[in-house]
Amino acid sequence: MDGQDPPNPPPLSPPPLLMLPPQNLPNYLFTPSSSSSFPSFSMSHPPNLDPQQQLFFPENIDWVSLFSGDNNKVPTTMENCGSSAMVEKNNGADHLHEEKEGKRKGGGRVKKASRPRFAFQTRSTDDILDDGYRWRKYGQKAVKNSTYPRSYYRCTHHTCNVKKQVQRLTKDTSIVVTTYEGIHNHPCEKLMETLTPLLKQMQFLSRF
DNA sequence: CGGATTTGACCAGCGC
DNA sequence: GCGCTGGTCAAATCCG
Repeated sequence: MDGQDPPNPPPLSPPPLLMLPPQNLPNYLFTPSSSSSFPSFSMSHPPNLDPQQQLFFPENIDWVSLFSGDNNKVPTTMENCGSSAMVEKNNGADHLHEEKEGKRKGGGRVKKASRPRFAFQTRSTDDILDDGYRWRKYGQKAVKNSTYPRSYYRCTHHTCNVKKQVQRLTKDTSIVVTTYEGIHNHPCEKLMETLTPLLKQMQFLSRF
């Protein structure tokens, strides 16, 4: 999705949403892209990634357009695998607020609050994409016209309301579709495990 | 024993 | 209004 200039000049300071992709998918490398006229991230596979977990994602994806544009769906094309990733976008204005929806016994479909939501496909024998966060499964449902059930997960962090859905494609059983809904309001545990010793070392060295 | 998963029930949105 | 479908709850069960 790069190379599409927005009609209006970009804001001077990038919105905090720009940090969303690295927080949501810490196991993948995000690098700032200067090819666009506004801030965006490129995504690539880290060398230590399980080769079974090949990510179906554009080489360059414009996260700003995904989460702040006017279109509800931003189709993106894969260059290498000939497939496509459909990224769904909602307005993320209230993503840090708890949803004060009425809790009823047995749940039920609730009028959707506008939350950031995006989906992508991975080719994996494993249904669960290790994104660095901890998830608790709260439901599984058979979906119409799909051989495989859809699983529902919630982030286990007590203040976090992020959810994700995982479903294997009927047409290509090697592909798993993961849909994230919401934005984590806490750091990634695995990311912090990695960064904490580095930060301590930097603090130690900075004293000299 | 506590946390995670499973699974049937419940409920609301949507199309007809 | 009714039935279908998807999303969630929560009790039961599993597991480390």
